[in-house]
Amino acid sequence: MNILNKEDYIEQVSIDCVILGFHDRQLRVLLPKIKILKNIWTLPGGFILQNESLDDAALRILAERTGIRDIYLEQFRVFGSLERSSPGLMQDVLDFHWDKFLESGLTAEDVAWVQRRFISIGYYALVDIHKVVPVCSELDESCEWYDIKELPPLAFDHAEIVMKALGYLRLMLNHKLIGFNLLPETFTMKEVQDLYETVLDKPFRRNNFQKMILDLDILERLEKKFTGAANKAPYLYRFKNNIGEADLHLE
Amino acid sequence: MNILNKEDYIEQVSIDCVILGFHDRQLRVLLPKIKILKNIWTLPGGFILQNESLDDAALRILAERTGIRDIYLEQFRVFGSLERSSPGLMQDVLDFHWDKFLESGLTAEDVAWVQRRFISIGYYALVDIHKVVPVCSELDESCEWYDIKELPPLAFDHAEIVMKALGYLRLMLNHKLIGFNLLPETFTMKEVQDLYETVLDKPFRRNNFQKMILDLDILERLEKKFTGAANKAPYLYRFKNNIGEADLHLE
DNA sequence: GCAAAAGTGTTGTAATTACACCCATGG
DNA sequence: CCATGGGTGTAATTACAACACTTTTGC
Repeated sequence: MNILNKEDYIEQVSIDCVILGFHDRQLRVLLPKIKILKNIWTLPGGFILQNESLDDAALRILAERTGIRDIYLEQFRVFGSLERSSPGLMQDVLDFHWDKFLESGLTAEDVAWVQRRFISIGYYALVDIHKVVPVCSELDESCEWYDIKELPPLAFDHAEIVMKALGYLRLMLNHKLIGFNLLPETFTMKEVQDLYETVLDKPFRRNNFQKMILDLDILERLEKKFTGAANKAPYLYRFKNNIGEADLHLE
Repeated sequence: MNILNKEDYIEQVSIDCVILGFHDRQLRVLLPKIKILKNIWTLPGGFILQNESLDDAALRILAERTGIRDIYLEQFRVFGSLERSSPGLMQDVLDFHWDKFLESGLTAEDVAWVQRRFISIGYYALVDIHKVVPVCSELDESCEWYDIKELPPLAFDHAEIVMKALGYLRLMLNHKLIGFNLLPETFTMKEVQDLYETVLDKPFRRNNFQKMILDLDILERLEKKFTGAANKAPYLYRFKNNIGEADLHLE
């Protein structure tokens, strides 16, 4: 448990990741429940190594919890108010793991730095929820997906961070075509529409939506998908991978 | 010169401000030239006090250089790559001010922390350029406005930060009505159009632009402005101050 | 009265919305 | 052959872009 060696990290700065997936017309957030006596969940987070860029740190933190490395992620805001830290909660966490610190020869002073005021860089990640196998870290009791509309009790200002991430996703959905990162390799038009309706929280007309998306010229139509349902089989689509960034408004 | 007391600040984190003004169909950036032997300009920046929120820190830094406190400002991105720091340049700055450190009883070790890797939070501020009287700090040789299209040589990654700020302003101009922060209390429709054309770098038709802006229902028309020119006097407008945030898309 | 710049109205075109119909599929 | 959901075409509406004309101002 030498992961808490103060000198390795940039002090008083953390990264918190809002990992978003989509399933069953729900936007879901991957949230570990930390091992303390209270029922408290947190955003997957971590610190920045001295010889590591911000994006690399975020990627490392994400890979730890999701097992995948090719992830779409982006910083969206820094959280740095004075009220956001909660030394009491951090003390509870330290208390819970105290025996491990003793084993590693760490003293209370060695780990006290985690109780200081922290500035947190918010990253959001969009993943194919089916590709992810949530992984518990040593500090986690569980690590599961939660509907963004029914979040469990979150520590610090993490509920606010989730909501800001959602706001950012909403804002960007029509600028960059980031939404497709939430879908699997192949998908039906209905899945795309469900995604857009869920994120933007407004309905679209089926035919108009299809025209809108297809006119972007970013999807290629594949074979039909026979689900066994008693209705016409929908086409499958795949995101074109040979599209220039200009077309995608990826700045 | 005890402004460099390491314990007062969050280490390895800085704030850099892109202060934007508008005049004469030019977007201008307020840039201090630092007192070293080379001709190098920087963004107005500073550190975050332990008992100060990010926004408060940015406001303090801005007030120091502009003399005004009611400023529109917002963080837009964090810059944290490994290559962005430049210990050599920081050493030049320290060398130039060495006598002051000696006077204050500071040693080389006391101030060495400014040469470490820094993460910088980018803020951009939109100001009425006529209200601002640029102020030199103790470290500045000069502090003036520069056309964003003809920037002087900037230190570190500050040129990139300016360009990212411009990109953010472009993106947001149609979402939030932030552009009016760049205009004086009262203004003509032509000034608004000049601003939009300069920022977005594309022309608008006079009548269509006027309709677009007035349809937003955010401006109130005042008396005419007689400039002495041999043409019809344009109306002056003022930004309505009783508008709900929802109307302004201010989230 | 004239040039310059501002105000306003009116048309044409493109984009969006709304409605309608037909087709495939499995029971 | 029927219910269900998917594909597609077309009309109605609205928004936007383009053009034209009128008004005010100082010389």
